[in-house]
Amino acid sequence: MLKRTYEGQDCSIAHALEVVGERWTLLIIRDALLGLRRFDEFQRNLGIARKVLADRLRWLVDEGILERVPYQERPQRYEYHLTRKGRDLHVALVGLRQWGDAHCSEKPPMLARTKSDKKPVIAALVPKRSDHLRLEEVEFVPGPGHGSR
Amino acid sequence: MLKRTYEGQDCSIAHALEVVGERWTLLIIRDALLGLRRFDEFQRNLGIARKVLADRLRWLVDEGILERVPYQERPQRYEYHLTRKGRDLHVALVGLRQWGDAHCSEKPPMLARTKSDKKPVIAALVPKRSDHLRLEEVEFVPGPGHGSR
DNA sequence: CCACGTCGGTTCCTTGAAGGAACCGACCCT
DNA sequence: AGGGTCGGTTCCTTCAAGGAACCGACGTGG
Repeated sequence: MLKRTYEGQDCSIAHALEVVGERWTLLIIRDALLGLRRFDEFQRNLGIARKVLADRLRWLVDEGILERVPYQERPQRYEYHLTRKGRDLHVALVGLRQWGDAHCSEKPPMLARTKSDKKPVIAALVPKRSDHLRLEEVEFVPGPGHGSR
Repeated sequence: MLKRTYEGQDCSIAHALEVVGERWTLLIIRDALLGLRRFDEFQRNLGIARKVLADRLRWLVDEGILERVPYQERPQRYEYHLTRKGRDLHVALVGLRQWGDAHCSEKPPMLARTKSDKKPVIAALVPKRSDHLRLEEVEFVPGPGHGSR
């Protein structure tokens, strides 16, 4: 990408994509939502070039999506934790996931369900004040298509 | 991007991003959802290089997200219509939009509301069988932040 | 009949981001 | 002293995006 920006676009989708629209970025956030925290965990799980991963992590910290927190001294080591802003991306990611489930995979490699009664969960449009699930009420578990690729 | 694929990822998010994750692609689909159909409309509205637009449109037609339909003969001219598969991306796009509204813009440039009673609409996680709005029940109108950029 | 405009592209060159492999520095263990 | 771990950085190559010019089929006006 020559520029990461979409100039002249008066649109929150364009603004969002300027921040998280580059290659790898949403997959890093997906992994963070699933609990990954350390440089090597991301690198091994994604197979991403170390340079690109370092660039993306720095950018995401600058944007307030990840937080760089020390987990040991001598040698100083840091891990990356999602902020509220980062966790808020879960709706868009679940939306992408279910589109991929419906149109790109035969069987879903992963399922979203309620923690309490294990009922399937989807992302959908609803009236603003109607009740919906918070991220902490939902869990993600391997689905029927897991491992088929 | 050297490759458009994310090899070794057993994940529908990765598969979805292999199809619609490249620069410009989601903005083209956003425009299509708002009613744009012709090459020049997309090109002017996005300010995208014509070559890249031609590449993306061809790709999206190949993937069954857009349909190339003739709207005149002599000279043969085509426009691009969203398929069901393409329209299904609206949940992910609204999810991205509201994240951008919440974290990247001061005021939303665009609002989603119900066509019937003009109540605000959000994307959210809900139990699978609970009722939610279909795309045709929702409209998108300029919001308070419209034109501020 | 010739010039101009419209639409939907294609061609060509330049620039810069991604891939990949090697290297590095601080520390620990044996 | 040698090797391993972790979190990077450096360097080179390759390929996609940006941008501007060009093109072909057709309609329009003088």
